[in-house]
Amino acid sequence: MSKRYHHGDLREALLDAAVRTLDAESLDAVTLRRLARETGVSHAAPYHHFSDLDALLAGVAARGFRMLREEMSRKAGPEDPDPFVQLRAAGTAYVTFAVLHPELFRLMFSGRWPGAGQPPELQDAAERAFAVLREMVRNATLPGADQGAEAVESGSRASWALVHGLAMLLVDGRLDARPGESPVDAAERITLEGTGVLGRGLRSL
Amino acid sequence: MSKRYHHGDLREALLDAAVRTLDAESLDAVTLRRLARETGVSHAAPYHHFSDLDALLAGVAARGFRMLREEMSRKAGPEDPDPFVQLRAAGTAYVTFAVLHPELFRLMFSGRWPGAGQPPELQDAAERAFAVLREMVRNATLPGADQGAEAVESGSRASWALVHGLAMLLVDGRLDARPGESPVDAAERITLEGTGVLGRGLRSL
DNA sequence: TGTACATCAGTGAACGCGCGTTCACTGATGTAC
DNA sequence: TGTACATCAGTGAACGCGCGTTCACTGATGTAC
Repeated sequence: MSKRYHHGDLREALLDAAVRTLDAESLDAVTLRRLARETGVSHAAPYHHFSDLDALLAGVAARGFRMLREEMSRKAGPEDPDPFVQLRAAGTAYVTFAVLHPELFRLMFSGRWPGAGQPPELQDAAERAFAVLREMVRNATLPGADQGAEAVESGSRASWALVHGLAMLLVDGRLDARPGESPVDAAERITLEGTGVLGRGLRSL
Repeated sequence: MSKRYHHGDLREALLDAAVRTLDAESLDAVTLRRLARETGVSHAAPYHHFSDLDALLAGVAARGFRMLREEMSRKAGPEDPDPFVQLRAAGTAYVTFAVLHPELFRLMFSGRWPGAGQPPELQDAAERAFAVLREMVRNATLPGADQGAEAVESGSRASWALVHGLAMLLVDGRLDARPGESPVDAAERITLEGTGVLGRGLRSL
């Protein structure tokens, strides 16, 4: 933090600043010049670490997926032997993450990097996050699965879509918290209710 | 379309141009100056119809919700007596709409107008769209409902979240079409699969 | 251990850009009488 | 039916803005010998 000429780890510092800015404001507020300013560096310095703004945003999104994956793994720890309970815990972690970092969450799913154009780091981080969820769906459904991988795959996608939809609608303010209820509490309650109702379909796969 | 001084219906023409631009490009491409240009009018003219860019975007989003509502009502027409089949048809319409108008769909759920700050026209259009879905969920679940309005409300939210999540993930390119499958076909198939698996939970409400 | 030198990671000035928005204006329209 | 006039919906010039990006540069670092 002294006034050395070389920053030390500007790349990570820029990503930090970007996440901070997203949490405090919005995606529009994330500009290379501003991040440079906040990192105490000239506005041209970031170009030594990111080829352009888009590359930096991809790095931010990748970090977001890593955070999301970690949260899901952590909250759906192996304490509980019921894989269905674990799955719901992971879902809750997913939705809670979105509510805590709405702008970051939006960036991650902004469609800014369509399919093939996705940088490998981002692709990889996203894939690893989804894998957590998919694995848990597999565990939760496999025991009773008569209908093979195809049905399990559908169930997996549907589960993901359910929590993703809940997350998005919450972030959009389309689902209301109860009076006096904190956003995180609302996220947890709504996720448990939603997965409770529709989850029955999964069990009987 | 002649070179009259007064346009006639500039307001609607601007909204048309905005939707066209969203479908062809992206939200970033929607600027007041550009819409004016494409409507053949000076760049200051739009200010006689919209107080600023944000007001115009709200108008576009409202129109989007009206389109969405219409599609759902149309595709889930009353031919089929099974309310559950109707509900799935509405869900398919929802997801298909998103796939056909990804950028418009994103704008509608961009979180740009948080709760209270939502212009009345937009608020109303959105509410009317959701009402279609909610009504169908009510029809599909009420017959067997032992648990009262509370459970129905949860089911309603969860159903909405499911199709919303499917739509968002498809729009983001996170769910792949099969080789040779058109985006719309993929949307329909994935929606039917997803609502098929999780819908069982609704039936047994 | 010192020195030469390549490489790396910063600086700061400069550029062009299209945008949103404001302003004084003018031409067209509609209405009261 | 004509006329006066208020109102409405355009025009076009102008402004300031912060941005992304480029460039020649300089200071710091690391490595070969």
